[in-house]
Amino acid sequence: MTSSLRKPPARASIAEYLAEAIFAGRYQPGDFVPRELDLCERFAINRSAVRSDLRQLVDVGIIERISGHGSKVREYAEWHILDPQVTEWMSRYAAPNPEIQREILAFRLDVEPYVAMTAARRATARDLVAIEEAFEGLGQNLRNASCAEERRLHSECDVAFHVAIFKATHNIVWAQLSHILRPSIHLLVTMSNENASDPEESLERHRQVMESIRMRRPKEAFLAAQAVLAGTADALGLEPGASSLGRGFELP
Amino acid sequence: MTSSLRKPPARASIAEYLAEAIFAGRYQPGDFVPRELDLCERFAINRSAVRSDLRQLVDVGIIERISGHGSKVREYAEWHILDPQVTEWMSRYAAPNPEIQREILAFRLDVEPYVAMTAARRATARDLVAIEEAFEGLGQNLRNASCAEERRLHSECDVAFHVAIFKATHNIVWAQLSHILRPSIHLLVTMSNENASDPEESLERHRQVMESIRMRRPKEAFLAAQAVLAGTADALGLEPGASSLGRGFELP
DNA sequence: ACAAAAGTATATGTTGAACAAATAGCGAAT
DNA sequence: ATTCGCTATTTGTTCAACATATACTTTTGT
Repeated sequence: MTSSLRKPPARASIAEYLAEAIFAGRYQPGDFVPRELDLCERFAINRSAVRSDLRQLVDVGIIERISGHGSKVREYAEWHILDPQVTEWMSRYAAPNPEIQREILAFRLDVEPYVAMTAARRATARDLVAIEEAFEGLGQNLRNASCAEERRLHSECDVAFHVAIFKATHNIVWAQLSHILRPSIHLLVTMSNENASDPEESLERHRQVMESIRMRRPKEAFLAAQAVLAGTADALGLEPGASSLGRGFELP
Repeated sequence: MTSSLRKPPARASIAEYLAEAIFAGRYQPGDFVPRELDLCERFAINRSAVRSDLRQLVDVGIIERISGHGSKVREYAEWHILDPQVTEWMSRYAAPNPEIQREILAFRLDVEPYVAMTAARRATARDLVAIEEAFEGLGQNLRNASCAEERRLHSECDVAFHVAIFKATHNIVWAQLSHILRPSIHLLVTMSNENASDPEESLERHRQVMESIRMRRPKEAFLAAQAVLAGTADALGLEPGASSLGRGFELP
C-alpha cells in the first residue's frame, strides 16, 4: 500500500521507453517506431502526450517524423550526442554503437589533459571542494563494489570528479561539455566489473590529478590526466594511440 | 500574387518568435513570456501547436514551465549553448549576453589550434575539397561586402570553412561541436562592418591554415589557426590573453 | 492587530474526438 | 511499360472540456 500512495508513478514517459528501446538496438537506424495510436494504446495515454514526447526525440535528432508514414530512427551520426539528455540515455542504456563510444573516448583523450591543465590555473577553493568531495566518494565506494547500486554510486562519483574539473575551467562551454564524459565513465565501471583492472591504481591516478590542480601545477595536471585516461582506454580495450591532440608537443 | 502562391508561409513558428524576442533581450532571465492563450490569439494558432513549440524551448533549457503560473526565461547559464538550434538562434539574433560570446571565443581560442593540427594529420582529399570550396567563397564575397545579403553569404562561407576543418578531424564529437563557432563568426562579420579590419589580411591568414592542412604540417596548422583567432579576438575587441589551453607549451 | 486557514483566480497539464494533409502503394488506362 | 490517379495509412492541426498546480485574497480565530 505504500507504493500506490506515494505518487501516481508520474506518467509513463514514452520518450524514456523509446530511448531505451532505441539505444538498446531494438529499433535501429532506418527502422520505424510504433505509430502514435499504438503508443497511446500501449501506455494508456493520449495522443498529445505521445506527440509531445516524440517531439523531444525529434529535437535531439534521434528520430525523424515523416508525415503520413511514420517515425524513423535516424543514423547515429545525426544524433545530438552533445545533448545532456542524450548522453544520459547513452550512459544508462549502454552504447547504441561501439563506434560512438570509441569516438567519445578519443575526444576525451584529446581534451581532458588540457582541461585539467586549465583547471590547475583557474580552480578556486570552492572548485577544490567539489573535486575533493567527489574523490572522497570514489575512495568510499571503492572496496564494496559488490551490488549494482554500489557500482552505480561509484560511477556517479567518478563522473562528478571529472565534471568538477571541467567546471573549474570557469568556462561555460567546457562546463556544459562535461556531460559528454558520462557515457564512457559508466561504460568503464560496467566493464571493469569483469575486466578487474586495479582500482587502487586508478584511484591513485585520480589523486595525482587532484593534487596537481590544488598545487596549481598545470603541467603536472596535464600529465596526470593523461595517465588517468590511459588507464581508462586500457580498461575499455581501446588503445590510446588514437589520440590526436596533445601530441607533437614536447612537454617541459 | 507570387508571394501567396509559393507557400502558405509554413506556419508562424512560435518558437522562432519567442527565440527572437528572448535572444534580443526583450524577455530576460526571470521574466515570464506571454501565456499560451495569448500566443494562440496573437498568431491565430491553436494551443497544441503553441505547446509543441514551447516544448522545444524547454528542451534546450531556455524556458521553464511552472504549472499554473507561466513560462519563465531561465538563466543564461542554463541554456544549452551546445545545441545546434540554440547556436543558430544566437548567431541570427545576436548575443543575448556578451559574456557568453566572450566565453565561446575563449573556448575557440582553446581548441581551434588543436583542431586545425588534428585536421592536418587526418584530412582526406574530400575534406580538402570542402575546405577549399569554403575558402573560394570567402575570396568571392570579400570585395562586395556592401549589402546585408552579401555579408551574410560571406559569413556563411566563413562558418563553412571552420566547420570543414572540424569535420576533417574525423571525430563525431568535434564535428558536432563545430556548431559552436557560428555565433562568434556571425558576430564578427557584423561588427567588422564597422570595425573595418583588413579583410585581405584575414583572408591570407585563412589561406595559411588551409595550406598547412593540405601539406600535412600539423604544427604550422596550429600556429596559423592561432593567428586567425588572434585576428578574430582583435576584431571583436577581446584580448586573446584569456586563452587557457595551448599555453605553457613551447612549440617546436 | 496579526496569523493561520480556507477559498478563489489564473495558467498550465491532460484528455478525447474529429478533420486536414502528406506519403506510399496499388491498379487501371494509355 | 509507363504514367496517371485512386485509396489506405499515418502524421499534422484544430477545438472543446476538464483536471491540477500555484499565487493571491479573503476570512476567521486568537
